[in-house]
Amino acid sequence: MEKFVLKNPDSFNLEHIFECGQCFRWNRIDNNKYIGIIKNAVIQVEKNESDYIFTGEIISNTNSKNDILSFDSIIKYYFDLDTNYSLYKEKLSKIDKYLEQSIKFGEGIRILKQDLWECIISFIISANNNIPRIKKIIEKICYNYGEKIVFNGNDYYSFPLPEALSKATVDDLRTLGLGFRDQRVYNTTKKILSKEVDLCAIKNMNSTEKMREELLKLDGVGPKVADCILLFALKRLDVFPIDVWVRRVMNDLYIHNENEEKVNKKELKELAESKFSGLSGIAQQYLFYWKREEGKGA
DNA sequence: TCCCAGGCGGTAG
DNA sequence: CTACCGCATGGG
Repeated sequence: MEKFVLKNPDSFNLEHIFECGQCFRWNRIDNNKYIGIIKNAVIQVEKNESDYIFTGEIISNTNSKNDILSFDSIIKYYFDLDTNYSLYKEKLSKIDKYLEQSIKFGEGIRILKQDLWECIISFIISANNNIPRIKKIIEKICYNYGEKIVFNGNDYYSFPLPEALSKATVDDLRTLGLGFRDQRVYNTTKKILSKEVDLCAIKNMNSTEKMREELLKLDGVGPKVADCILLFALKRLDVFPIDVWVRRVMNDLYIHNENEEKVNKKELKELAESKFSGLSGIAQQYLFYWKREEGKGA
């Protein structure tokens, strides 16, 4: 059993991080406890006073030789613990009262640095789908093609590497309930495995545009999915993925078009860029979480 | 029963 | 270039 303690962190709230719509593999156990899978590690996080206790298990993955990261370094990287959010928050809060309020509401949000490959497949599955079903499909993929990890007597499954997922035929994927996304996942897996699209190369690019261009070559990756991947796996904080919630909150706050659906993407992107400058991606997460949670309650 | 869900790819104008 | 439409599936 691995263990790591994070003492009194700034800008760190489990519910804000895991429920703000960026990830699919974390499950709430109770108010102060979540369990999730990062690469080939099962991780449990529990809040205790102002500290966070991480426990878990790592399995050595026979297929990849480069996953020799320690428990601590997996967590530090994934939660991006070296980044100081107070600077972002300070900058964004000054923009207007909406940002100020949304940041107060979701003060503990952090943008995770998720695995690129997993993020690509997950967001291809997200197309024209709902979050509970997206999570179910991903769990099935992991159960069938991932590796088993035992933690506290329970079985968990890692997200399969491209080699493992390439064993699935289109029909196999259809059986898992992917629907019309089966062919897209199949084709994308092949393209990545053959390095027709080279994920390592993408990680090393320094231009967001170049990265996006590469991602768009993948079947099932369009503008929205590409932006989610850029933000949630490659930490491009300047991108602005537009979904129905973001469109809604931006229209409500800034545009006031009677017909929300008429607000076009280009207009939204330009507005976001001019308002939030290089921090559109983070601003979007605060606004998204604020508006969505507000809608759930009263 | 119908409608929708964190779009995309294809086709037509 | 923009505008639409079909797409599998499960839940409300």
